[in-house]
Amino acid sequence: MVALSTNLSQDFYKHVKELIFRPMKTVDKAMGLLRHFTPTQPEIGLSELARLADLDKATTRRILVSLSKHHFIEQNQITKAYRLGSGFLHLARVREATTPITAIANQTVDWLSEVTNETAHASVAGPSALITIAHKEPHRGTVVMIDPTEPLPFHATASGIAYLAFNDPEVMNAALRQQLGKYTEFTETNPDAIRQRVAKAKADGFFLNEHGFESDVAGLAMPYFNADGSAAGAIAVAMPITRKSEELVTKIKRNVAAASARITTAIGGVLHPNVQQLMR
Amino acid sequence: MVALSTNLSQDFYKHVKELIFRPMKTVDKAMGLLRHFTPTQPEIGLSELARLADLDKATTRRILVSLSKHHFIEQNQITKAYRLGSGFLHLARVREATTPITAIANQTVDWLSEVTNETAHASVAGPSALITIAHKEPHRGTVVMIDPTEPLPFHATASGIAYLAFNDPEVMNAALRQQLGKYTEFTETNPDAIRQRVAKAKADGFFLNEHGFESDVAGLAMPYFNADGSAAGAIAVAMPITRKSEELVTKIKRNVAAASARITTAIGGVLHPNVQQLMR
DNA sequence: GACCAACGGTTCAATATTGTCACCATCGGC
DNA sequence: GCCGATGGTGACAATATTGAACCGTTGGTC
Repeated sequence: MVALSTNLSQDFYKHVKELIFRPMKTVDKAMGLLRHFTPTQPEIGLSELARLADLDKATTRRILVSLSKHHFIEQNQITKAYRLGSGFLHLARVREATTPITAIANQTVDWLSEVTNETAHASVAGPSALITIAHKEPHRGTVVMIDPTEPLPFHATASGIAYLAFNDPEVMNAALRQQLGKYTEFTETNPDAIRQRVAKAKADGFFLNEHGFESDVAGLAMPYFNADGSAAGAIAVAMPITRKSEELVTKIKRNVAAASARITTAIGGVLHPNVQQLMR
Repeated sequence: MVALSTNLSQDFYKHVKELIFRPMKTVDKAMGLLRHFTPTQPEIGLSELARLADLDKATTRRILVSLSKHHFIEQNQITKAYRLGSGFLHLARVREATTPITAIANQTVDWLSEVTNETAHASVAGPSALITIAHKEPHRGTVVMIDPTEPLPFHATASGIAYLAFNDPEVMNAALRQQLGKYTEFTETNPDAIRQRVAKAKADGFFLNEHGFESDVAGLAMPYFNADGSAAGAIAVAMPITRKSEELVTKIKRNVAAASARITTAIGGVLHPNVQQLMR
């Protein structure tokens, strides 16, 4: 009886811990600072960064000083603002040498754009959105143009929904806790409706988004996978909505599935059955 | 008298602090872990990493867990080994959007290789060596081939010496404190001799290295500069030593200087006079 | 199949680091 | 010369980090 209750409470503790335990708060804070540097705001002053990250100025500065020792942060000597350093170039190269995802994604996207004759793009999970790592527009008149520096919000893009569908529910919860931007008048910003979309994507193995991020554009996306079966990112085709037909969608679906399989196997991941079956 | 001695001790304290004060040890440790991932050893187990970084296993693991929360570290689910995550792809893109050093370096290296008709390469400062960010071999028979994934050790390459020459002396001291590898039978590994080379490079504005990193290869390098006047990295030309002549070296020197100037201005840096005068 | 060594992973009291907050110096507008 | 903003700093209480010792597994050896 006593033993039982002890085991129970231990299990419960462990469970809670897995959910909320955050070792190394300091590291979390440091990494949290980095996410505020974006293509649209690449340099940030001390006070503003502290405000953004919800940290004390002194703390923020100490972290920045430490990061700059390792070339991860640089300071503009004139404005005193901070920006990302060259250290990331190095680590991105090492990462790419290990897992050549950018190279594979480029190849795959080129192929996908060619066979579908529409714009294709691939993305990986970033801190609060997906980041485009490869894109290609086909050579013809009306195509969807992509800004590769613009983050793809989870809730408003086909890629984002597809990514969330094959990841830990906690990732989705975190995504829905953010401010959900309205990019077109049709962008779905109701968390419950988005959860339904994610559930549908999980069942179908893909997601088709219309007008959600850009007007008059439909995107069809599937995730590609890590070795543990979770989504690592997404690959998608974007078409002008006027061109959308059942036939085209079927074709794109099959090709995107093949592209997902290609990237997944190249990075040593395991394909989810729901995606796999779409290749047929 | 009292005031004087107080000021003195405060100044002394401040001086010592600047030398040894390391705020945010935790951040230092976390960043220190990252440097052990290299193209040749991209996945590292917990115990080995702890040994390499000279940290406790428990500490190491807590840091890794925190980093992986932010996509900076991934774990191979089968071998349990850790590797760099996709987060760096994102930050490298942001950094590149801010300071397009890779793009500029590629252009410049292409040009430099064409006008000199020899192999050209550019590098940025990494944690313990320079990292190649761009390289180009000319189209002809005998040229020097470069492995772009191999780090360029500070002490054994023209680029490394040129970089150290225009940076804080403390960077050089740190570099010389490392194990100084012997890559050819001519590699200089005596710290004092290396210091002399660095001093010469500082006076000349460039450095010519022969047989130091690869046999039968001569490299001529100059730094390019940050906004604060310190070296950010180096640009170099490598030629087979059999082709080396006073005439060729003069030509290369002038062209490398132009290349350094181009990169420096593109990233908003200030060119050091010693390098500038070599363009004439 | 029993031993061993090495691995990944975890715990909790002891301890070192960090956050807080009040503070300075400087800048630009008014 | 004041105001409110900025970047930056220091002392000490509050808190997060540490590390020896501890599991439970795995894989090799005899």
